[in-house]
Amino acid sequence: MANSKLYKGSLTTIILKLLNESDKMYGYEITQKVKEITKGELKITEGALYPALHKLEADGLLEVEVQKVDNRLRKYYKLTEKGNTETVNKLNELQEYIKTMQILVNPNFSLK
Amino acid sequence: MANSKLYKGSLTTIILKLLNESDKMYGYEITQKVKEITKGELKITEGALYPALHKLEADGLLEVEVQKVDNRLRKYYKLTEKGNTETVNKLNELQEYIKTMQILVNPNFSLK
DNA sequence: ATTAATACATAAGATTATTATGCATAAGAA
DNA sequence: TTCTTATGCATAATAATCTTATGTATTAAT
Repeated sequence: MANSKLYKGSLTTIILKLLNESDKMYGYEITQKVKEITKGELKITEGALYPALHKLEADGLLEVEVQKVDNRLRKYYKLTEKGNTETVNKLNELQEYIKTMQILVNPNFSLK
Repeated sequence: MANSKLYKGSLTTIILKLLNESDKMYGYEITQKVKEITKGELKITEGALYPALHKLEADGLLEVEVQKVDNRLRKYYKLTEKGNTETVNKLNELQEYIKTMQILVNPNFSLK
C-alpha cells in the first residue's frame, strides 16, 4: 500500500476525525475510507496506521473492542471522552496551520 | 526559538516559496520573515532551518553567495533553475494536500 | 557590564513516516 | 484446484524531519 505525500503529523488528525464521524471503526476500514474519500489521492500505510492507533490507545484517546467477523479478527476503535476533546483541538490546529500555510504560500501576500 | 506545530515536510516548501518571492535571502532573514508574515504563528528553528538549507543546496536547488556585512557572515541563498522547477512542484503538491485534507476534515463531506 | 539581537552551525533525541516482512482467513480467478 | 487478491492484524529496519540544547562570534541596547 503505497502512500502519496502524507505530511508527517496529520495522520493522527485524520484518524480522530474519521472516528468522530463514524462512531467506531477498525484499522483496515480506516485505510479504505481514506482511499474512498480522497479518491485514491491519499493511501494510509499499515506501518503508519497500526502504530498510530496503538499510540492513541495508549494515550487514552481511543478504546478498543475486539470482534470476530467471518472468523477474522477486527479491532474496533472508538473515541474516549479525552479523545473527543483532542479531536476538536487537532482539527482547530490543522485549520490554523492550513490558514498560515495559505498566507505563506499565496502568491499575492503582501506585508504592507 | 520555539516552534508551534510545524508539520513535517512543509519547511522546504516554505523556504522555496520565500526565495521565489525575494530572489535571495539568508537564513536568519528567513526566520524573521516567516515570523513577520505569520504574525508569530510560525517560528522556524535554526536546528531545522540550517540543515534544510544545506540539503537544498546539496540537491542543487539552491546556490550560495557568502557576504560579510558589519563584520558578520551572511550566506545568501537563491534558487537555481532546478530550484525554480521544484518550487512549482512543491507548491502544487501543497495545494493538493491542503485540498485533500479539507475534504477529509470538512464536517460536511459526503460520499453520495 | 550584561543582555538581547544578529548570524552561523551541529549533535542528541524524538517523532512519524515508508518499506519490507510476517501470519492468517476468505473470496475470486485461472 | 491452485494461485492471486482482498481482508485483517502486526512489527522491524530504515529514513526523513523535526525539537531542544549547545556552541561560537559580533553588534546593539540597557
